[in-house]
Amino acid sequence: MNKRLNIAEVAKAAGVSTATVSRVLNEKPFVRENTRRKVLRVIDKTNYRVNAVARNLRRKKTHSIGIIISNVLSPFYSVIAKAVEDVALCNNFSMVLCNGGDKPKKERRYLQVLFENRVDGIIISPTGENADYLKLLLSSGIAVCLIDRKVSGMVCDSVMVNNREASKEAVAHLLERGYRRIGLISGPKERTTGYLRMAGYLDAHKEYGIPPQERFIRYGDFSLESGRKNAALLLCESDLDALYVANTDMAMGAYGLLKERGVVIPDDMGFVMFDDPDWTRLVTPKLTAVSQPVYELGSTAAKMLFRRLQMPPDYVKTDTVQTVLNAKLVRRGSV
Amino acid sequence: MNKRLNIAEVAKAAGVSTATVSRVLNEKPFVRENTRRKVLRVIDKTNYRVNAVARNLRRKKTHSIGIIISNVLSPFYSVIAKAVEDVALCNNFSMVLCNGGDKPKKERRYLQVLFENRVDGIIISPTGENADYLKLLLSSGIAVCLIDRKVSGMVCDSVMVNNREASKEAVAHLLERGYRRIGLISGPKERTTGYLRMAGYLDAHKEYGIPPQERFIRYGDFSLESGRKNAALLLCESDLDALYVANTDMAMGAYGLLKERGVVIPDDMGFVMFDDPDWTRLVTPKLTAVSQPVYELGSTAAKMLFRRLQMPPDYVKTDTVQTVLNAKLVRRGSV
DNA sequence: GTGAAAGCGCTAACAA
DNA sequence: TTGTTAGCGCTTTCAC
Repeated sequence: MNKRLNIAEVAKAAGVSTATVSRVLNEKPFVRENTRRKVLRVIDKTNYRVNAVARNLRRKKTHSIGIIISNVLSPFYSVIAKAVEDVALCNNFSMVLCNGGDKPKKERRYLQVLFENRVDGIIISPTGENADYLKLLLSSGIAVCLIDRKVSGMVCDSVMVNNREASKEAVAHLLERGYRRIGLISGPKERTTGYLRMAGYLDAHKEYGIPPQERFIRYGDFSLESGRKNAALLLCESDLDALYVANTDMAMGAYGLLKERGVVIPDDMGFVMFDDPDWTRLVTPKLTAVSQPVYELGSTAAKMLFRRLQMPPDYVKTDTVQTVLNAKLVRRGSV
Repeated sequence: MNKRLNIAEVAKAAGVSTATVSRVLNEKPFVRENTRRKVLRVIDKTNYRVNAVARNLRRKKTHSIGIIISNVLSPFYSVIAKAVEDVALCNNFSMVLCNGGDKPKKERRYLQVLFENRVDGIIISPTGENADYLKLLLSSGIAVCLIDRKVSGMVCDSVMVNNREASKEAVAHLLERGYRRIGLISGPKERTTGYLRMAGYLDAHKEYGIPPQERFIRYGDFSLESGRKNAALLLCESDLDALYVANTDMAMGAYGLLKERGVVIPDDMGFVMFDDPDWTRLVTPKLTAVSQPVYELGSTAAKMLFRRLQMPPDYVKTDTVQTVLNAKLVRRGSV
């Protein structure tokens, strides 16, 4: 293994001081063009690259952010991860990706890791159960931006979607088309997305004067498996005439099950899902779905984070900002 | 913003030296149980967390790895990212995710970033065009493991799939079922996966004594858009009777186009794709596809990397190891 | 068992 | 315009 170069050796080779090399490296002014070239030549010849670890220690900034999402495997979160990374790249930041799996313990562990590594900021789609730790990070100077979900008792920047209204619109559409016994596969009530989308389901029923029935509502955990399982359970209610699923992953699970069971959409059953990944347009008929601006969700969160990171440290923090993006129903052939 | 604690303040509060705190932090022996508890109490009370940046500088190890893939949005690469992260977590490493977008320049930039940040190792699905830089990293002590694709002229650890054989099997299946004018949407010839899967297509034709025709072969760049575009082009050959697409993303693009054009599978046209993401089982009919052990591809690469990282630094490097995993054809209803 | 102190590689006063 | 030098926060000899 080659000995790794450091700034001192570059300085010696170029016949200047480390300070000068550092100035060249950081494109600081007050370096004579001549010396600059001399230094650059050595750097080029030796393939020297600054040690960012040392630099970060000295500067007390790491130029990196962490992102904690439930699962990159989900088309929803992978788009968010991509959006965040795109913005990070523009700002010359690197991104540490963490799959929290919607597990509070795993989430907490990752928060610790990110803290220890002194990331400058964190974007998180939170489980909601680590408010204390998140507050600790915030108070020790790490910027935090919540995405997709809130944490009760936390005030900080956030980007959400109009879950309740969009969900109501979806269910109202079903009701309008004459469906009356609409199964709901909801997320956990404790997550804001779980609660609000269910509330929207209820809102629509109220508007149409149809009393919702307990037996048509099931709670999953947003995972593909729970979508399958709860779809199977709902199918036991033989008078069910439509299915509304509250997120991408559960919808994929539920749809797969329906297909296996030979349920024909929309003849046997209407189908609507919250979120609209690519595959909804590949199947027949194409699926009616609530389309969220997923990429914007991610890029907006990232931009908000960077805006905050750019505020001078001694600047009196402005109020937190809560952004709400609009999701809307896309009517296709499954209703 | 709270002042951020450091080890000295913890030491003072506990009435010991920084060395002792460090020993406790790192669970080193030779600390009296009593002092240990005293220190832990302070740590707990103050929420102190080591500064990993300083630790990394001192230890000359960052406990982090980088992964460069084409695009997390692809079901293929997101599974790999997840697999790598799972293994990294087990080893208490963090993972920096980079979407190289199959662009040599972007890839190079990320390689530089990872180098500057002194990641301990890199897993990369390479474009093939930065052999020089990859060698530089290798020679400066960063472990590298290639995944899915090779780089000509580089010897290092790698995990591949039996592209040529699996591809041949897929096309042979088509031929066996009587298809004779099989369109191929290939990847770029310069990527190993592009070249080898095309070679498999040719092999199968040779085995069946059918001369392959130029007009049925098109080269995409592995992206969804290029799949669409080339499918449209191939559809101009009106006697085409089957389509074989060489990766996930192009297949999704091509399939979408076929659907839009009202092409009925398999009545109008047979369809086979290399790689087998979830959605192949959601559409009707289910798609015949070459199933790769994608998760294993990622976890194997990660394990190989960690094995290498655990080798003592003065240890004479063992030979590089090339792992080949088996992909196999899954026959479903699209042929 | 514990502490003092050197030093990882860099940046940023401050001096010249 | 350039150099000297003091740390950033930690780990790790080496002494005691």
